[in-house]
Amino acid sequence: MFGRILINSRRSGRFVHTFRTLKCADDMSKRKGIADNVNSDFCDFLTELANYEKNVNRQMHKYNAYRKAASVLAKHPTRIRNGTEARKLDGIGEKIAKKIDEFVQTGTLQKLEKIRASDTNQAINLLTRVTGIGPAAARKLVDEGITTIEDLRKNPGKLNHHQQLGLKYFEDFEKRIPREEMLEMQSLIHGEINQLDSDYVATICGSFRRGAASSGDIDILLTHSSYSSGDKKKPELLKEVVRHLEKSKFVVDTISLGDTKFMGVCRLPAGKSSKERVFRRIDIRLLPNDQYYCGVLYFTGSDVFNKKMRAHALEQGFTLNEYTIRPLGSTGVPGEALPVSSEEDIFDIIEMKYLKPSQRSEGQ
DNA sequence: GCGACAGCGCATGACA
DNA sequence: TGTCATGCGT
DNA sequence: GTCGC
Repeated sequence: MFGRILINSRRSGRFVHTFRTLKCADDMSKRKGIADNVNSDFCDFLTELANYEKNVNRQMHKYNAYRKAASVLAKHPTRIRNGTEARKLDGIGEKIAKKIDEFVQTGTLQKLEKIRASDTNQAINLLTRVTGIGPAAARKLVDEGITTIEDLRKNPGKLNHHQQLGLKYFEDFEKRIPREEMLEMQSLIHGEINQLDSDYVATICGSFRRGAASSGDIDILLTHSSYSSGDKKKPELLKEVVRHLEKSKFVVDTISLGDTKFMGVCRLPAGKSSKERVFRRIDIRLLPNDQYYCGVLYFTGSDVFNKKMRAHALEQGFTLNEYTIRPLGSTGVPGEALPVSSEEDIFDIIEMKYLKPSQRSEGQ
């Protein structure tokens, strides 16, 4: 869930279309008109630097720092004129301020031009867009002379199962899912699961639940009335659902499957014009029923909202995470998890006014 | 100047 | 065979 | 790379 709001790039190389998506689709409804980003050229080069740090240098913290800077600029209502002005924003320090000055004066960055000039960097950035291929695998492949998607297709033996599926669905996985289609999948999923066993509860979270016009994938939280956190593992609860969705031809491939988390591929049946639908990434997580609503809250986001809510919880003397909400003793040691049977319960406990998912896009 | 920047499930491979 | 570290995505 | 201690 993290990193889907500010800059909606779940995977590195995706930022180009990622940034647009963020503004147009996910957050169009937001009062802060991100739709008219007057600093988009700065955001673009910062995002490019972010991906470079992540994919080529494996410097995740620099990647996040650059993304934070891009995000704060994207939200800034007025045009930034120089580094000094930028320097005032949270997340922009001396180095980035200097880069903004250089960009304003020359229209580009020397550092960026050099990065772009390297074929190795280009190749690593490309391969990294295949899900399952991270910075390490991308570098290894490039070292072996594999630098294009075509090369990957010629050498499937060099890829593990996850990566092979990433390659198989490379184009489809970069496509956004229109809300209309999310709703179709929601009906199908609820129908199938209810038919299997009506004691299951399933919620599609992520930006979809907040009302987004489009989504990057389908993220389902699942629980069952018979399954609580005190119980021992129930490895069949999740597998049963996955098998059922496979039998109904909705789930078509499995990236990974354990006792509590499924990652895979799905596709709706062919549409009206008998035209084939796009393959989509789908995740299903099984949670104990007593931890379900903390999970739903957490995976609904947004990230910014979650941070603010956790901070508020702390002020009220509670610690909130994706599993539980617990009171903090005078020593600061968390106590037992409090009983929760709805999202509202959690808001109540920390004396926070309830916010519908659609109101959680930026916190408060 | 220096550490934090989240923590975790699953796949895979190194190693005992 | 079991345990641990790493990569990856989240 | 930035922030906060």
